[in-house]
Amino acid sequence: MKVVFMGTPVFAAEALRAVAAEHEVVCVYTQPPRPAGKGYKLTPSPVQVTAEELGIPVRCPTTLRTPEAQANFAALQADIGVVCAYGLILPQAILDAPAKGCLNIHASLLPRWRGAAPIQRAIQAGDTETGITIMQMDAGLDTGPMLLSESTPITATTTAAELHDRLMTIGCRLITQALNHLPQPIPQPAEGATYAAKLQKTEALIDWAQPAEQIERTIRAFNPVPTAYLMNGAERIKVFAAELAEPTTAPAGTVLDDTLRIACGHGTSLRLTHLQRPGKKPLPADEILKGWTLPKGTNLAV
RNA sequence: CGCGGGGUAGAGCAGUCCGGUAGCUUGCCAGGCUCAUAACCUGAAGGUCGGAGGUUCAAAUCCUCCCCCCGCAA
Repeated sequence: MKVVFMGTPVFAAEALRAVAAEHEVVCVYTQPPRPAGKGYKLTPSPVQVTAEELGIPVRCPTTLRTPEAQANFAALQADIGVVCAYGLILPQAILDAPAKGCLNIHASLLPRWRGAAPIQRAIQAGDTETGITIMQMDAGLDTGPMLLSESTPITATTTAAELHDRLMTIGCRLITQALNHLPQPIPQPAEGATYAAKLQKTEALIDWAQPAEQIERTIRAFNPVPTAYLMNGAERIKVFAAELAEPTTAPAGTVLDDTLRIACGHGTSLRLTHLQRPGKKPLPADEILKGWTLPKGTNLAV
């Protein structure tokens, strides 16, 4: 089939690779190159890099609301659109342009976790499983009928990094299946819909008033991006992993000992096990403790 | 020229401002103690201080250029 692919991050780039392996991808839409990295250099999206590698034409419109943009899209005369973490709202005219509409690869078991950050929110909420859903896009936010889905477990140690990679693999497999067989879409259940709000930078600052269990989940959900962190004075310390520790009566945020054990809300505590100081590499606690520690008695919640 | 931090024994760090050939923790090796140990004691090995120039009687430390890593920001 003639496919138009729309996506931006690595997750989508792999999906593009999978689709292109079995179908004719006539054009790729992605976000324009943005300043990034040390030199603030314009950096093309992973999808753009992959598309160029595959020799597929790339378009980077900043909006799809204009008649010209929609006409350009329709002129491709694609059979179907595949959308995966694109980052632009698709107007009805775009959704309707391909003969078979547009399919979306979504990283959750719909209708749970519709929206921008399904992987992270599932971990943060303590879900024990999540998955990939392939759906037929409609006007709503991730509300379209579902063609295929597959679940995968979330354990007590699953990080967003790991889950992302696992879901990416599943996503590639399912989108290929969906394109090849075009299963009959079934409507999403009316019950159980939740929304995965976009990650805010401010959420990454650890709130010590929360119970240790909740903080630990957030740390896993935010690893590797945006990465949970704490402030030690002016020093911003990134936290990649932690484990639940013994109860305490100390106020939340108190550094309880010299081995990175910190008091959390409701009398709980957490021991940081993998962290990164500014300008340094991420290190396991036993390594970093050879030359540095958080001073006992410090209150990080201030 | 977006802003900033850093590269010193296998690992993690101090020392750099106020030049005088390097120190701490840990690891490693040998020995001791112990019922035993990731515990303790004793001893030993291990570093062209990121690279190249320059200043100096003398440079990890001051000056110039280069390489590499990282944070912010997107």
